[in-house]
Amino acid sequence: MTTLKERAGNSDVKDVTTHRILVVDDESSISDLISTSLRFVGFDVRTAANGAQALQVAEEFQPHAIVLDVMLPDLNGFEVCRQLRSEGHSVGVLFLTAKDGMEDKVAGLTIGGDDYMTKPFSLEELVARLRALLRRIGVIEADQDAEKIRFADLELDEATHEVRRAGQLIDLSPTEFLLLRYLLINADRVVSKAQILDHVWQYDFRGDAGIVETYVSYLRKKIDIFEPPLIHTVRGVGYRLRMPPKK
Amino acid sequence: MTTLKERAGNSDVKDVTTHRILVVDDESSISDLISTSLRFVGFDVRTAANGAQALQVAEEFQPHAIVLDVMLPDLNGFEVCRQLRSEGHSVGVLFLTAKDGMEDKVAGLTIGGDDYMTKPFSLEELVARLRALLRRIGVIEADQDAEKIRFADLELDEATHEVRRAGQLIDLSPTEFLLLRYLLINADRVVSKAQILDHVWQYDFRGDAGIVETYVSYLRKKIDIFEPPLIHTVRGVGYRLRMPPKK
DNA sequence: GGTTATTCTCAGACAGTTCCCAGATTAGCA
DNA sequence: TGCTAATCTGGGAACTGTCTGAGAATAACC
Repeated sequence: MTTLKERAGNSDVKDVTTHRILVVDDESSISDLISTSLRFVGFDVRTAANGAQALQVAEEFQPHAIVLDVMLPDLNGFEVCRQLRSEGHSVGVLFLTAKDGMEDKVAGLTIGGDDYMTKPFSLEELVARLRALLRRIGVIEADQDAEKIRFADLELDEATHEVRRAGQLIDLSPTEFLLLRYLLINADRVVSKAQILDHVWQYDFRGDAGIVETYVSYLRKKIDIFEPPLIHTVRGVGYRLRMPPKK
Repeated sequence: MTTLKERAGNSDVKDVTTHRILVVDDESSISDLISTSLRFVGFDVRTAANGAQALQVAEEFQPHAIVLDVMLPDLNGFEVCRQLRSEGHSVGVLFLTAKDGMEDKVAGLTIGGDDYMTKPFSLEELVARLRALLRRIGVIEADQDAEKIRFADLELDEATHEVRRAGQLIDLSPTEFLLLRYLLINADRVVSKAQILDHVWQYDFRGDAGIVETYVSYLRKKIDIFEPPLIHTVRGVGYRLRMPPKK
């Protein structure tokens, strides 16, 4: 993946406290990918490669939340979660599950504030879900407005999945929603097509960057039919969300 | 314990005092499940794995209510209850019983403000019954309106199990009722099929998430034959109860 | 014990979505 | 002004998620 130089984003300016996240996955490529991403957005991250290690690290690291693969070499993820809970840790868990039939064994995964995602996922989605989780379990203060990202007269609501421009509701497909969120989080900065591909698309996507152009086009047709246009092309570099400069 | 503010609750805004609940069950998977759920909705929870321990913890924890398995390795649940009462604790008890024919006996023994449920149960149901119990024994203020959940012209009454839309009584099956309550409690937020499954269905349900679609369909045919439709699908994410946006 | 309500699975229909392609358009530059 | 490379966008095929009806299995009720 490309080098990510991403700041946490305008929505989390007051996010002074660093939150501790434990990432548990036996494939190091996956846990590296995840932990790199989470560190970039400002979390304090530790990793573990199996269940036993996870319990041990959790004990001394006292994470606020755990990103936990259900398929581990020793214990399975549920067992890890259960043991943590019975020791009284009130930690939020974001389960990762392979998309191989195990996904319908999803029942029992989301008690409390927990959540789950199927692999492969998009990194942007992971970060968003993790933040939502921290909010649900009360680690991040959850006022209505914290779940909204705004830029100019554009507004994206994480909780309701609503997007509005100039107050008007706009219907977006899931990928369009992710793309717009990524642009919003990086408002005013140029993001390359490669970056977009790495964050918005599933990490195993092996297609062409041309898909990004297609989706930017879709997005413009939905949100830039309004004036002024906000999505700008920076030729040879990427895209940028910005207000047109006053002359 | 961490302070978990209840996310859902238009119905429980004034729930400032944290209520103490003791959960007694010898299967740790069950007591973990229950205590996680109860903590999440804002209760202060302790657990015990047998009768003796229950009495001991009750002594110092002074719970407002006890979720008590009748089948314990040492004393049975009723004995525990009797001893507590004879020591002057005015605690409410929600008995849990396996579905083995003994249920009628339990029903007969359940007196006063107490209640009982058969395993396996739905977590949503457990929380609702526990709240009702606390209300009956006077721990939660019990005014009529507190037991009603409203959204738009929809009204669900916890006490009578009645559901009305535009004043008109609607007949729902038990599962439909639970589903609608869950949607109402989370009004305006998107809830995923996995979340619904975990909260509305019995905790041992191992079926496919498709069942949720079926029940949403049933529910729509009963409450969304009225205008405007309130149950909305958020493709790829879940469902959401909301007023249609005015254009 | 038989009837009725309810739960749950399954599969076909449908619509929304993803992705790729290719031709049109545009910006930058000689 | 004309050339080239980058970008835009319409078309379309394959795929995915959701809805719904039908029916079998199960539970509740009289």
